[in-house]
Amino acid sequence: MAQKPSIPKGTRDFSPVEMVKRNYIFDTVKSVFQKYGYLPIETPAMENLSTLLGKYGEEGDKLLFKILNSGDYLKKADTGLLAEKASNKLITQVSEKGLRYDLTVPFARFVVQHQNDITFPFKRYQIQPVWRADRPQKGRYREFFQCDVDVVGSNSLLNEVELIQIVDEVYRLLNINVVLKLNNRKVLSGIAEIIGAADQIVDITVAIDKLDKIGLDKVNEELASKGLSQEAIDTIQPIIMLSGTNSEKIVKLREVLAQSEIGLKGVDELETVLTYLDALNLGLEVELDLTLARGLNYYTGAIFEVKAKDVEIGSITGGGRYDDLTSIFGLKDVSGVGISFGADRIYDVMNQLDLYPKEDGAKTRALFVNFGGEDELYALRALTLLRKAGINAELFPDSVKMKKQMNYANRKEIPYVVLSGEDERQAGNFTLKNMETGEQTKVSIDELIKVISI
RNA sequence: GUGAUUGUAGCUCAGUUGGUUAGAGCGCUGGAUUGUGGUUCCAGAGGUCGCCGGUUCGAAACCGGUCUUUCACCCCA
Repeated sequence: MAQKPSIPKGTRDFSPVEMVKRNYIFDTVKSVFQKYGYLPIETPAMENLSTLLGKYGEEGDKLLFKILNSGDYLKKADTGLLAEKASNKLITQVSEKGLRYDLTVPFARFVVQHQNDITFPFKRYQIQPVWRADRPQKGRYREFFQCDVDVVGSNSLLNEVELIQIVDEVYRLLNINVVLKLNNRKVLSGIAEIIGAADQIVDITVAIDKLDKIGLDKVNEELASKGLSQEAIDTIQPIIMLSGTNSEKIVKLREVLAQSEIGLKGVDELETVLTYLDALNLGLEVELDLTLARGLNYYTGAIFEVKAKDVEIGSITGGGRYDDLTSIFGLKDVSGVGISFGADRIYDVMNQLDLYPKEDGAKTRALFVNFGGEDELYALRALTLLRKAGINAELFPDSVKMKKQMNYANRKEIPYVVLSGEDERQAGNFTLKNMETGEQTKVSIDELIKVISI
């Protein structure tokens, strides 16, 4: 036998059964997005490398899939760099396109490019695959779908609140128990400011995040080893130990950040969003979490992350506010907020918990057995009428043994089989077989439609 | 990028210290049953043991490389 074909690492095929499930997720998400006034757009799978590079930090650049230029792509490459095997420097000479890494940056590019046709605030959603050259592992693929909702051109915190409402509604419809973690980049900046270590905010959040695992002393040790002064560590003790309800946390934060203008601004924003959410009585659990930093370096305000409570899989939704993303492409003062639902992780969670509804409208309701000859046309006419009545039905394409045709119906879990051979054709009726009970009756075309459509 | 791990029939997996012709279950094809599926019984097809190279009289098994799977770190959806 020939060598079996395969697909690239970290990619997957989806069977019909899987696609029905995936479409259920996409349809649910889409319906909620539209309910809140968001409209769809699509952008190309590939973008110019200049659009992509530098937007996701150093790590992100490494994870970009680059596309080789067409034709003799080495022709223009610098021979010196080739000899040195300096891959990083060569890239811009042999590649000018890359696969999109997320949907937010292409969206920012879209907004800038079409700014004259867009009415602000611009609310759009986008459901498309993205690609990352990561090492695959649990819940991590090299090709996966994101479902993004963003609004640009509005500074209002109502947008943050609305996005959280969307999160609440989507996961309620999908029946997944989640907790939404909320933070604000300004608060993190404020913390860094009061201890005079603006560039160490990542080290600090990473250390604080370990509190549960290694305890307070070890956390402080780690902070010291990162070069923080004892004074700085003392200053942020209340933040490391931050606990209690969200409003208690707000009070403490405000005390600690009293000297930081930007920090206080962040606290105000958090408080406003939380107050609105309280008033809305969402079912969603919202938790203020200072350790939530998120790697993408374009966030400037609110940061969100959603985790499933019943499955260990990392975050299934994430996002935040970005004030300057469009200015990178030349359009100033257009702030945006957005979140991204990770369809593939949601799919994994739903599979593990078996949360799919039992009834699905995609399945075939009835199969006509093919008897060949004139009977074929007799069946085809009836089949057409069933379809006109909105019933999913099919006629077996080959006039093969009935055993095989019945087996096909069985495997596809088709609930009704219609026998329309010579006897039925002469009599002008149909034999309807219920595959579950095995019961068989002779019926007219009208009765056929009536029974099957129930 | 670092460290592990996996690959044998369409699928799920056995395969002894390296030894003749590599097995099972499910699935598939045919028959028992020429217009009746799921159950049963009988028969059959299907494998360069991921790929390349090495060690050996002899390799599915040992060694090296490579691709792939899964997982942790990093990072993230």
